[in-house]
Amino acid sequence: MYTKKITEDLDCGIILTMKILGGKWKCCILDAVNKGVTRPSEIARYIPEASQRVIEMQLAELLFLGAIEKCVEDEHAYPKRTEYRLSALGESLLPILAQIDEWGLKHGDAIKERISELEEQL
Amino acid sequence: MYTKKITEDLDCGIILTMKILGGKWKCCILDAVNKGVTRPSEIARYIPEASQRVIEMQLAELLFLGAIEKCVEDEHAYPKRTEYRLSALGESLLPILAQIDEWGLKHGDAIKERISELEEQL
DNA sequence: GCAATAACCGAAAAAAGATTCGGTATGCAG
DNA sequence: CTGCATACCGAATCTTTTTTCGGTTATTGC
Repeated sequence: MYTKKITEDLDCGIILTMKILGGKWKCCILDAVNKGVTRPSEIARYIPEASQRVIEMQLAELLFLGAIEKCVEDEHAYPKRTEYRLSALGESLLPILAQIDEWGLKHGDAIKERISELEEQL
Repeated sequence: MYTKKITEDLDCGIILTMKILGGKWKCCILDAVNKGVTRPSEIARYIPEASQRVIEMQLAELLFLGAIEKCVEDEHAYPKRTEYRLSALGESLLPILAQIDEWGLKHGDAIKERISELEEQL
């Protein structure tokens, strides 16, 4: 985890929420955990575009911020089994997540079009 | 505007939505425009923590992605008057924005607490 | 013992994103 | 003409975030 050099206005609700949802993969990780993909290695396979390291780091951040909880099922099991599950705070984010996903699926084509326009100019 | 070197999965709704909402100040800018703070210089004063340059750049991105529209009221007015307003696409983001803001205001204290814990360790 | 899997972590490097600074151009008020 | 306000833009710089890589520890199956 790191600390920002530049201070931000923490009285704005949007900025605060973005502390939790802002990371590149945090939304996806929360989504995965919600869908039952709860173990770090599973999440990494579920989101292959993200490096394993960033998943570890963002899990740590989500844990630190209280959005997820860590539950080591069997301390002495075969491959060490760590599971993360949503905390109450994390669950309260689900409606936002659902809305974000829904919006993206509904309006994504327009966005994709614009992005591909950009890439043509290379 | 820039182009990512690394390709991303554009079939995930969350990632697509984050293309629009992901920037550090994009949510705040959309919020400002929605609240009637429509001119670049006004927005810059409204969000003094952000540099003027990044506001210009993110306005350009929001414009490019179709979330806002540019309307130069008087081409030959005293200080050049440019106004941005939400497009239909931008307006469709408002419920998400409202929810994000609401969540932050409601649960922000817990987050702020954690963040200040971090800062104490300096 | 040795390979495999899982969970992590540290640190360097790369990439992305934001800031600073200086510049252009316009129009007006004095 | 000068000073000021607006809207922009380019480029260097700096910060933040992500990736890459190489570790550690622990347990199981062979």
